[in-house]
Amino acid sequence: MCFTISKKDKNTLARTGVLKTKHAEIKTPFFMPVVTKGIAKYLTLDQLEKLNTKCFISNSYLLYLKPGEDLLKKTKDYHNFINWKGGIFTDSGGFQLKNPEFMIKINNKGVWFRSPFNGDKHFMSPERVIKLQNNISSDVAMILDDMQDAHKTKKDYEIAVNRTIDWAKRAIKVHKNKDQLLFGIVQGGIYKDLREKCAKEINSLPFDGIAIGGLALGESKENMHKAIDYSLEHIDRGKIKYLMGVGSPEDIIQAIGKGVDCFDSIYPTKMARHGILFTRKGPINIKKAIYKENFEKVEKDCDCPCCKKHTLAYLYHLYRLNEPGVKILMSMHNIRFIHRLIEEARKKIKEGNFESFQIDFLKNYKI
RNA sequence: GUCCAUGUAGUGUAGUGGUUAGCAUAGGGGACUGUGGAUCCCCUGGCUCGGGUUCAAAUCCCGGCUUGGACC
Repeated sequence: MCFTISKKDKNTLARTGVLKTKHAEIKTPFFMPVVTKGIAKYLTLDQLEKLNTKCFISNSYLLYLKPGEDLLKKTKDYHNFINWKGGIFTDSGGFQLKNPEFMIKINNKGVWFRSPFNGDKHFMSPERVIKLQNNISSDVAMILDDMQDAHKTKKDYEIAVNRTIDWAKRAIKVHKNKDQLLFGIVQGGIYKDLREKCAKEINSLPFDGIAIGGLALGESKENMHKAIDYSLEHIDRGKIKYLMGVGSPEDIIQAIGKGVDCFDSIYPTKMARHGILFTRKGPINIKKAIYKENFEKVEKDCDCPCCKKHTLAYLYHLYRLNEPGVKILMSMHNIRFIHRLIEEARKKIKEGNFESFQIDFLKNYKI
């Protein structure tokens, strides 16, 4: 049993527990920064560790292209290569392979795509992706899924659901690595019946955890949360649940209340690079002139390196000069903000008052 | 003092008689959610001044002023 729930909230479906993997024991709920190519954008692995990151997600298909499987075999595994002691999830590439710029063809066999590095043609099947992730030796492997963007026809989502279910079964068959957990993924766009069908099928397979995918891609927040509900309804409560790609503070807090245990997203770091800092009162834009002579911290009680040392005026100054280093400071704050928020949520779940914490947070967090 | 040159958003510039006066940057606002981004979108803001020529002037002419240069 890789996942144990230690405490359930009385008034919501929130819970806290532990995910045990080969390299880590991770308290849930938790957030994973995205470490696509072996390093985060503007953050080193050492910096992530100091921000209390216990686990991150990497991208298996980009690692397959560079540095390549042969090199990863030579270094024993990916953990060794990058020298990371914590947990690593690897995304299958389902998300990236859909990028129209690289995608050549998709059918039931798999996906043909072009390398973004040099245009070479490559093929990925559900089986091949599992073997690839085995070679990477990540703690948690994700199945190859068929993901559709928002605003496609229902027929497109239906095809994607059927294909994802088929690929899930094929992935299970070839996954033999006992040291690596395997998560299935629920698709279905914003449609209740498709989410239900996909969730039931994926839930019936012997996966170590269930992910909800295909969201936060342009649909409304309301539809996104409905789709999460439609999916969660048909997944066993005892299983660990991972909401893929969702990373805004308000979405995370709401999803924790629904019983989601795990998140990943580029949102905090991308926001930081684009000048947005998270605070408990809502996001602020450091480019605004009102910060020019504001000598307060981003957040008084934040323990991140940025808030411990620097003022808004300093960040404003650096951002206006387009100094790359400011993106490091701001990324550190946003990642730490999300971690602290979830750390507090875990504490509140343990104390039995997550619901009021959630209500207060959403009330104060002005979007 | 004389002669020559110069003057277009805050800044740097394009524009040889008919342009909604273009671009960049600065300024204001917005977007971003399993990362090719150091990204994208929107808004504000301008012809040095006064005459004249012309149906029509940022554009041509005269004068003032600005700034730069040359010569006394």
